[in-house]
Parts: sequence; C-alpha cells; structure tokens
Amino acid sequence: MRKASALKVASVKAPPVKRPRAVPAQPALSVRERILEVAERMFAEHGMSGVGLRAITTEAKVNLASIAYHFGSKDGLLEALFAQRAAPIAQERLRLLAECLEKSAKPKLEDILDAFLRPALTLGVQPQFGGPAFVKLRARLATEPETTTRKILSKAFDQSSRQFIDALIKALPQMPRPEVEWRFHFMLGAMFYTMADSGRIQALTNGRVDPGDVKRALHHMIPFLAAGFRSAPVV
Amino acid sequence: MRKASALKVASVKAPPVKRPRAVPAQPALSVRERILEVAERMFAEHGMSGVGLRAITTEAKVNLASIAYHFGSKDGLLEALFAQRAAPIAQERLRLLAECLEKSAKPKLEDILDAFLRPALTLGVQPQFGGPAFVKLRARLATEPETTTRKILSKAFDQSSRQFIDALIKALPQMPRPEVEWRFHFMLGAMFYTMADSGRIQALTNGRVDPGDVKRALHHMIPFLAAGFRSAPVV
DNA sequence: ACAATAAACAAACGACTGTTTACATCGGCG
DNA sequence: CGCCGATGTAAACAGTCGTTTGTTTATTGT
Repeated sequence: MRKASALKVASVKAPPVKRPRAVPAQPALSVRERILEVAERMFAEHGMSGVGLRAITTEAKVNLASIAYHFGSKDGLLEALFAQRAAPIAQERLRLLAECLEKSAKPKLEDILDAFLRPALTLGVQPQFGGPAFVKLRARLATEPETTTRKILSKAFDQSSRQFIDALIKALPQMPRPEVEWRFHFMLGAMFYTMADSGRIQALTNGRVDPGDVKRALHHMIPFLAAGFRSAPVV
Repeated sequence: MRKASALKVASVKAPPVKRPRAVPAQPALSVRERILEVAERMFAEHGMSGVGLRAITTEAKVNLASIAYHFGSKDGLLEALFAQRAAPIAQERLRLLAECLEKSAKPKLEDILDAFLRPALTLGVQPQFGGPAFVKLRARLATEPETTTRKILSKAFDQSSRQFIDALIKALPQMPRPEVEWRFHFMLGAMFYTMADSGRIQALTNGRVDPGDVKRALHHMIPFLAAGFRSAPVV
C-alpha cells in the first residue's frame, strides 16, 4: 500500500538554495510540473486514449512510475491537470461577470458573452508552456461521452456556467429561460469548435479564417452570438 | 513454422438450416455489415483509439481477422464507414440546396441553413441500428487533429461545404466573404456540439434542453444562426 | 549522526494492441 | 471428380497498455 504515502503529495519543494535573483533562464521544473506540461500537450493532440504513459514520461524525461507516484493514475493526472488549469478560467470568468453586473442592473449582452468566452480562449495560452494546449484539450473532452471525463468537466465549469445563464436571462428579460438555455448550448458549440482549431475552416477558406487567431475569433464571434441571442424567441 | 499438427477441425455448430423465407424479420446481415454497424456504434461511443478490434469483433460475433480481410486495417474500416454514411448526407444536402436555389435567385437564408443542418442531424438516425451513432461519431472526429481522420472528413464533406458557403453569400449579398466564412465556422461548431450530445447542457438545465431531440434542436438552432448570419458585419 | 520519509528508479505484471499467418471451408465451374 | 477464388478462422506475432513491485537514492527532522 504505497498509495497512501503517495497521496500525501509533494510538500512544497522547500528550496535548499536561496535564489539570489529571481527568474533564472531555466525555471528548473519539477518532475510533477514537467509531467503536467507534457501531458497537457499530448492529451490535447491525441486524446486521452491516444497517448500512453510511456510516451508522456519519455518526452518529459521522467520515470514511468512517476505518474503513478504523483498522480495515482492516468485519470488522476487528468484531474490534476484540470485542478490546475480550470480554476483560473472559472475565476476570471466570474470576476469579469461581476464587473458587468455591478455596472448596471441590466448588463450588456456583449459584455457577458465576452466575460464567458475570453478567459476560455485566452487563459493558459502561454507560449512558454506549450501554447494553447489546455484550450484544445478542453474542446476535445467536450465531445467525449466517457463518464469520468464528463465528471471532471462538470465539476470544473458547471457552477460558473449556471451563473452565466442567469446573467443572460437578466440581460434578456423577455426571453424564456429554455430559449436562453438552448442558445447557451449553441454558444458552447461555437466556442468549443473554435477552441478545437480543427483546421477544417482553414482548409475551406484557404487560411483566411483561422480560429487560432483568438483576438479575431472573439471579434467575430461575439456580435454573431449576440444577434442570435437577441432574436425573437421561437414559439 | 506453424505447427501443422494439432489443428483439428472444430467445425462445430455448422447450422445448415436453409432459410426458407426471403427477407426475414432479421435481414441476416453479412459479416461486413455486422462489423460496420458495431464499429460505428463503438467508435462513436469511445473514439477511434478507445476501442480495440477485439471488442468490435466480439460484439459483432465475428472473427477477429475479418476486419483485416474486409477492410484491410482499422483505418480502412473507418474509411469504409464514411464511404457508406457520408455520401448520402452530402447528397441530400445538395439536393435540398438545389431546391432552395431553383425557387429564387436570392435563396432564403433559413432554407439554406436547414438544407445544411437537417441531413447531418437526421440521416443515419435509425433506431434499429443503434440510433444516431454516425452523428455522434462525426462530431467526435470533428475535434480530432489526427491527419488521417481529417483527410477522411475533408474528402467526405469539403465539396458540399464550399457550395453552401457560396449559397450563403448569395443569400447575403452585402456580406463580405470572410465574414460569411467565420459565421459558417460558428455554425459548424453549434452543429457538431449538438450532434455530440455530450450531456453537458442537459446537466445544466435539469434535462430541459436535450440536443438529442433533433426536431426541437433544429427548431431553435436555425433562427438563432440566421439572426447571427444577418447581423451587420464587423469592421 | 541516525532514523524516517519522500522521490526516483528498473523491472516486471497480465492484459490488450493491430496485424499476419497458415490452414479450413465453401459454392460454383470445367 | 479436381480445382478455383472468395470467405472464415484459430493461433501467433511483436509490441504497447496502465499499473504494481521491491529497491535505491535524496532529503528531512531530531
């Protein structure tokens, strides 16, 4: 039963050497961090069942058993990934939403959409950390019906999503709730497909449309969705 | 090499019962058809790399090597699946589109959207064959960046997609082409996410919104998207 | 300094991967 | 009959899968 000790996790590194200067050229990632970083990239690129632990540990230059040691299991690795990445996104979403709501009792639709979409598309896009890997990963898991991944997704984002639906209803007082919910669903679809950056629309348009261009994507997506949300509810 | 002894017959079972009746209640699927049917369902549910050939052949009650024999490889099986399923969808799309175009030189936006979305969501939804398996499978593959699957997708649907973009431009003469292309991309997202039926929006709405209800989904989706398409182009 | 604990490691576990092989069976034709 | 090509099949191939094992190395607390 070594598992019990493994769950203890990590202890904070405890720097034995005092760093005289911050920001060294090589941040000297720990084993844990290296695994997370590589796994994020590879899960995003090939899907959960498309990558083996050996591929991850080899690329991360880490022992195979390290994953079991630090994360318990492959699923545990995915959970840790989400625990690290999803929280900042949900948090930033709610911060921006609060900004919208405190400005006026009837918030502006476009601002709400922006508050929801922008963090999802931009946060975690740090070139030094493998770029938009988590964005892609999220889009990929969104279409997987496996119950384990669904639980992770739902735990990470359900609460903030509910708050956004409520905010959208405030912004569209005449709209029946189910109608708002359907439209929220379509918005999720447009968002995830943009995040997935599948290359299909590039191919269809000779590269004119590039979902990886986040600024432009938001610039086109928000007015499009806003018009959809504002259209008359269907009978 | 192979021990020539020990092979013994088996020939067990051998039901020589001649079927006296044509077209029995069970169409008596061929091996090929049984594999396709089961593979479609299982690929949709667990993804390409999530199902093994043994799982498929066991469920289809078929020999393991049959897949290699009939389809060459696992990828060949996927290609055969698309060759069988995608063509009718693309064909029906173009038929409906032609109907729109011959009615008037400036076709109605809603009709074009309907012509694009309805076949994707409804064709192949045969409850006796495991329901909307191909619909789900397509949504799943749409977010996979693997080049092999992308080629299959693109071969099956690119041509008809281009024609729809052109038709949309006809319906929206004042709209710049890139804007139409962006909006087409968002439409694809809403469509695929509805097809994936990931369960997320059901969870968020206590089941009020069910993307699996195709009639209702189209009923909400088309006006939503039409309003988005008609909104003023962004600068 | 010494024991306790955390971290890393090579090696192996059994089960499963897609593919290939060599052989058996079959209906139809000469 | 014998031969044919198409079809079906058990077994093996050469790996990879996620996980577990027992052990060794590093770091910590006292």
